Amino acid sequence: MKKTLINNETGERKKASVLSSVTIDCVIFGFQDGNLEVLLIKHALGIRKGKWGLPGGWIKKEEGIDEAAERLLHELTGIKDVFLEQLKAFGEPDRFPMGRIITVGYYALINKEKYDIKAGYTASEAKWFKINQIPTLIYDHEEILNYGIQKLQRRVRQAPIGFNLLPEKFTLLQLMKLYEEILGTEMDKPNFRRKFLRMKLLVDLKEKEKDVSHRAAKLYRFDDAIYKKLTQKGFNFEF
Amino acid sequence: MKKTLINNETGERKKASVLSSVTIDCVIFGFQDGNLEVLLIKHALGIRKGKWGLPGGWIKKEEGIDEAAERLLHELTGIKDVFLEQLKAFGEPDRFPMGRIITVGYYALINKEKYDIKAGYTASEAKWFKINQIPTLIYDHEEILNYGIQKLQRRVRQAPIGFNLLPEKFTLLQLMKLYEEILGTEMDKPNFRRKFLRMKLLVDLKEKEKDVSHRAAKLYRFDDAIYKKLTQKGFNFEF
DNA sequence: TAGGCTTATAGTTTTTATGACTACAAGTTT
DNA sequence: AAACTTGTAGTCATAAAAACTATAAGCCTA
Repeated sequence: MKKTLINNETGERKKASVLSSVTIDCVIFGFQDGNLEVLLIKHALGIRKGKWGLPGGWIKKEEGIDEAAERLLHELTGIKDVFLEQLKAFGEPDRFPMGRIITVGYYALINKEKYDIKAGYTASEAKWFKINQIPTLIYDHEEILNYGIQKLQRRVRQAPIGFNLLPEKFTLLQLMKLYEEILGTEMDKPNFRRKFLRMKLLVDLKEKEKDVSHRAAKLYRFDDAIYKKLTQKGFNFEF
Repeated sequence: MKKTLINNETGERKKASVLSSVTIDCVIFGFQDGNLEVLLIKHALGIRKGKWGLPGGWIKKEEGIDEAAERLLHELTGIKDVFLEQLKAFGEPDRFPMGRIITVGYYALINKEKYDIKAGYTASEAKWFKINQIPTLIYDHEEILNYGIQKLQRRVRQAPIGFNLLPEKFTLLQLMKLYEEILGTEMDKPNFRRKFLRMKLLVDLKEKEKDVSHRAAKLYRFDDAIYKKLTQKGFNFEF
């Protein structure tokens, strides 16, 4: 009976090769036109058929959990080599109606310009949702998503991870809009630029925006090498 | 063969009643005489016999993971009703030499004055270790412990959780020493007091220290109700 | 092509927090 | 009574933050 359940959930995957009581679920953030978005999947198979939920799946016996999260992300969406970090484990006894399953939540930040999301084999549809237009989700996925948003809000002020959501080249206004959206605040343009530039984290690309119907802004790039050098010297992001 | 292993690890516990591939491990912090300490357990049974490790154990099928952590903490040390929060899940495939086990790390903050630690039935000895005098630990427990210390350092600046490590009544100097020890910094007394008092989080108990060989300092108490009221109004701890 | 519109960017001013330091108060110990 | 230890108040210089003003650069439209 349990065998059937698992087959329903995983599609063709062989039961013996995965851990039976732990799964992984992933909150994938994107940013477009000033909106923070999350990628959700409509499941094609099993009991969850037709319902929206976070992309996720089972952990193989021989892989670590971070590794499993990377693999699943790739299998379900085609996304690879992105910022991916664990949230925490979720394990209420009734979180999953058909058995005692603990899930480990992850969150990813992706640059939407770079990736064209495709639905994987267990997902019939993958779609971006604005953070304030999330449909009802299966199981405790809303809780995981909300925790993910909070974690992102905290994390974005401790370390310059927000750049993972932006294109390679961006303007200071884009960066500010990103922070405004994530933190839910309004900021002052001149003050924001001074504050950010003072940290010397950005590389001035000596280039300007193109095809905009107003004065073109300078383009910048985030430099991870600079950030690492600064952190070694006792640098503090603390945005 | 696996059955034997689990029996070794859990002592008398019946295999059927617990999840087979997930455990819980707990980093228990205390503070005494200006030193941050961690409670470790020397295991009395099984393969781990005689080795120091974090207190931990198995999750029952019918309990949530937070609940399991609370129960285990109580069973192994007698501690109850304390600050307890999840760290994250640790799941490298080789972290546990005798099988594929994922563990969920927790950390607790306890007021040592209030609790007299006693070793539980699977632990032959429970002992406090200063944070810089930790012995070699079993499995990946050193990684979990280090993650716990980092988490504590981050968390203590976002929310006033440090009080859980202090007695009910404390002086500003004790509080400062606590922060100095956790964050590994030196601070200026007058500046620290101004900064902390300005937040209006502390209740002046109109009492003074007793039996000290110098001028007695005022005693304060942390008030959780005040904190909650302030956070509702958009208060920011940000120590 | 001029004037208006939008956004970029520079600068100013006021307020507030921080860090370093001085001074003195209140007790204990010798 | 003097020396010593720790507590607490206050000062001053500096730096950062917040609020605001001004101007520059480009597009759009009439």
